[in-house]
Amino acid sequence: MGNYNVKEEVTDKYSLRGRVFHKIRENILNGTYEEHEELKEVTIGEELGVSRTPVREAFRQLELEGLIRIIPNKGAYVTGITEKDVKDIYMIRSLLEGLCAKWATEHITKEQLEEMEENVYLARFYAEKGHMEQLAQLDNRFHEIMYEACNSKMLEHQLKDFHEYVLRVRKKTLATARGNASNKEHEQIMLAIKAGDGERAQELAHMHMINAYENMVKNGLHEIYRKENLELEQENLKK
Amino acid sequence: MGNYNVKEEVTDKYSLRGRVFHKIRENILNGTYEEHEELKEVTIGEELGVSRTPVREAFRQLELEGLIRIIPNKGAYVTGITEKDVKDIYMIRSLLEGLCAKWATEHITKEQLEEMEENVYLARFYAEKGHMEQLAQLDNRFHEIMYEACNSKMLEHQLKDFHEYVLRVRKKTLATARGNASNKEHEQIMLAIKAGDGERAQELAHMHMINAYENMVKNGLHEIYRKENLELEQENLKK
DNA sequence: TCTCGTATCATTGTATACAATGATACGGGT
DNA sequence: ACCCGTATCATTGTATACAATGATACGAGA
Repeated sequence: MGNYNVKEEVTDKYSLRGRVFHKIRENILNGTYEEHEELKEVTIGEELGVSRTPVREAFRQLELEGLIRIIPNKGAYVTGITEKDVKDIYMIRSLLEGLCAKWATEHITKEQLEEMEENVYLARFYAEKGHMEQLAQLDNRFHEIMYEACNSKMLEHQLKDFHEYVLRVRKKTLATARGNASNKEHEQIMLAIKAGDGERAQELAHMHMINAYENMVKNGLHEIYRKENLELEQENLKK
Repeated sequence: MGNYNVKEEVTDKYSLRGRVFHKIRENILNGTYEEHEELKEVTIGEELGVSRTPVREAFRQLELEGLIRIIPNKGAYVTGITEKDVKDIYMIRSLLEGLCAKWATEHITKEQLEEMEENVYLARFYAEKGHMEQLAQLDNRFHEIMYEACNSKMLEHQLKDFHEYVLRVRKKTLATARGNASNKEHEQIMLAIKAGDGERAQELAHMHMINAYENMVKNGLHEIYRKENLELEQENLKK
């Protein structure tokens, strides 16, 4: 049975610095800290029970990851992802996930392939039951397996970044649940990898991303952003 | 839509934190700090005339960029780029530069196109004269123009990172000077963009990267790494 | 001589003190 | 009332002090 809660880099997790960084990061990704919110060093430090120093170091990293924006001498703000960012990321990802699938075909281990198969079948089960939360988690894990299987630290790192980055946006539209369709595409990709057909895996993974994006658009990506922009404008007007 | 602040790079460069970060980064990229060298916070701080705090913050960022590796409670080490990393980066870049060229075709401004044309013609001049240093600089600039022209902060950021990252390796093989051939490919890309043929620009930019990589291989990439590995082994034996 | 435990030291990790900066509120001049 | 300079405060930027950690050297015991 695959353990889907496996976390990366254990050593880092247990150092204080790592803990602070990951905690803030998590809070941004899961929406605890909202977009455009100002993050204050002391406040965050108190929340996590540390001084400003580790918080500042975490901020610097988060800035580089694009999760916050630091304006010198002023403050740190959770970045918003614009509608265009979302589109760009999906277009970039569509290419890289394709490449990743191709490389994974060449390098995947027996264990990884098994986890992939298991993932697909479990996901089908959850889809039937309508357990969307688990389904979403399996969806994420499927991609991670592929990232790990591609045998390229460089590509893996890039894709993990992008993946986590868009999780924030996906949350907004998740309710619309393309879960089942998505899983069927996963299955096709898995089968192509299993059959050793790299070209096909590449094409399928590519289209998987395109479809995911189109689905987001169809399910009101524009509207979500239009609403947000309105709220933002009103906030700015108040000032 | 575009809520990007143009100033960010500049202000960052002139703040102390930014200065420290960029200086260390530069020293890694230009080889002042060699691969696998241990960087000590106090030493670097003294070199730059600052305390450990800004240096540490810079270290955290550099780690995320993949330029150094930090082992907790132990030290920071300049990362080596393996032969495989080089290959992976070029494969990834070949896709993204293609995408970039396509987008640039759609969004390039008159000024940017003019600079591109100028770049190509100047490069031809320098190539004839054999001024390799200027030629290399123009080469870099050509790509930067394209990154800026693609109208995607996301893609621009990714490509600039990769580009700088491989500069370190390119230095090692630069003497072999593919300068002229490279410039001819630039010209073709520029013409495709000018003609508004995005598909062709994409394909040309894609091949441009593949060719650049193949050229590196042909000109002894393997040998360079074999030599380095030998040196490294000897060093390890001494310990 | 060799091994192993301990003392010592260099270095990183964290907290805090102080300086610089930017935002805000207040008050005098018009 | 309005403008504008200044005082004040909150917050970030930097330096330093102290704690924790890991590497090294040394010496006692076998």
